[in-house]
Amino acid sequence: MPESEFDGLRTLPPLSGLQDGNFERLFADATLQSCTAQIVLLTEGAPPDHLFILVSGAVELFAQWQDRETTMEVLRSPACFFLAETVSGADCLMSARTLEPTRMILVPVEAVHAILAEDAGFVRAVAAELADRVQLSVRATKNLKMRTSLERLANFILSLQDMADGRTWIELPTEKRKLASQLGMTPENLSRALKGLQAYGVKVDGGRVSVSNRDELAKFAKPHPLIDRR
Amino acid sequence: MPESEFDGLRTLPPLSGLQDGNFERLFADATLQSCTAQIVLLTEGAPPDHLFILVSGAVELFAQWQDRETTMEVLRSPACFFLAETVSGADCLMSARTLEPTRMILVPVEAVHAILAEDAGFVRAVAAELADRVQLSVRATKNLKMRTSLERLANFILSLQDMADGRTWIELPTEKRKLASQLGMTPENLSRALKGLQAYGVKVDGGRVSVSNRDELAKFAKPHPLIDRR
DNA sequence: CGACGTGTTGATGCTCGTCAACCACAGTGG
DNA sequence: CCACTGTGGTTGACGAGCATCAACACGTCG
Repeated sequence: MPESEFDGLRTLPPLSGLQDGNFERLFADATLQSCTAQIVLLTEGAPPDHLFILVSGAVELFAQWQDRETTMEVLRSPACFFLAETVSGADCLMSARTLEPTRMILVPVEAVHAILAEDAGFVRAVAAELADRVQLSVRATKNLKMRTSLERLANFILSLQDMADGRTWIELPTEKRKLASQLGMTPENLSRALKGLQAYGVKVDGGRVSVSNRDELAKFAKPHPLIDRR
Repeated sequence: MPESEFDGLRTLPPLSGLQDGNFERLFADATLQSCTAQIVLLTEGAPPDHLFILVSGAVELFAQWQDRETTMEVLRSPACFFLAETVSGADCLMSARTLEPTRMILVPVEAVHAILAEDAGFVRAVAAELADRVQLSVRATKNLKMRTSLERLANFILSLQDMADGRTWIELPTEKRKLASQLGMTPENLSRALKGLQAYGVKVDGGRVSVSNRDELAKFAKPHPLIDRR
């Protein structure tokens, strides 16, 4: 496996804590996998056999119960996932599928455990990453329990705009039906909600949105640093 | 601080990883605090100055946004909380208040950091605990997004019954209004939902419930190992 | 006792999901 | 080139799920 291509991953949170040559050791046992879109990588209910590291592309984490399905998260490179399950060895609570052609590195859980047993810096970085994920989950729960779907959408668009430094038209990160599921609503409801936000200066054109007056939208959305990512 | 009284805490997940005399070192800087019910221990928005370890009693973690408030979790001793915030140093995303007369140990975050820097076993135990919390959060989110409030209540009662080994009448762990908020519904809706579950053999008497026929209730609730704690 | 907090019940309406129809668009194959 | 088909998005009609508001019952406590 060529080293150079993955040097960018050295700064990715849990890997950034790796000492000495452990980055190379971890990757020695890993395999690089390329996938087309719509490939299910793992189905919930089994313990993970790999830690996944997204090198390019995008992956959806989703869950099912009865005949219902919900998008839990959409990840874009660089990112790693199933870290908590890798650490605990517990069954995965979510399934994963690619949304685009995607390349990723699969590190066998045994290899991760071996390094965890020796490399205190790595353990610390893993703990920090997990602490971060706990707090992201708390934010998500607050978002779900204290806001209506219109409020969630409005805040989502605001956070999109924050990451779009200055551009007026912002591409939605996924298809609308995934976005709806992420936000905890149906596609039909998202469609209507986007219309509803026109009253606050939100314009929609296909898969792109624009905010004509941020303050006006924020006055409705009331974003909060303890719910929405800064 | 008398050692003997807290020996039971040696097996509490994050503390169980402490090596040698670090249990004593951690507690050397700690203070024991006793509170009556309804005391706010910490308000969301500030970084935590202590790691909290519940020795007796019960604590509610809750969050606020605008004029809305929601119960995120109810903890009973023994338990520790604000671990993720202690590790990351980030602002607390939740407030905490006592629900009963409660005793707890407050460990200054600096003391925790000092031990984290030296004791690899502790770091590993913290990472394991945080991994566990990540997965609990995922379960909670699945519960919220894929189930109706009636289904959440039914599954909650089933899990109560699982912990009640054999007793027919089970005490609800909190007042109904807290329970409602925990489950993401209003008190009024909980009241009606409890009536609705009578059709599946659930009886209610004040703060106690009983399940006359587990299978009948389970047939409606459809509990699932990847959502409800086993 | 009166005051207060919790729980319940009823009336009402909003939020949102469901179902169906329809449109736009891309890909396919005759 | 043009039907044919499938997919994602939108719209409308409808109803389930749920919150809100008000009233009241019941217990606890000053």
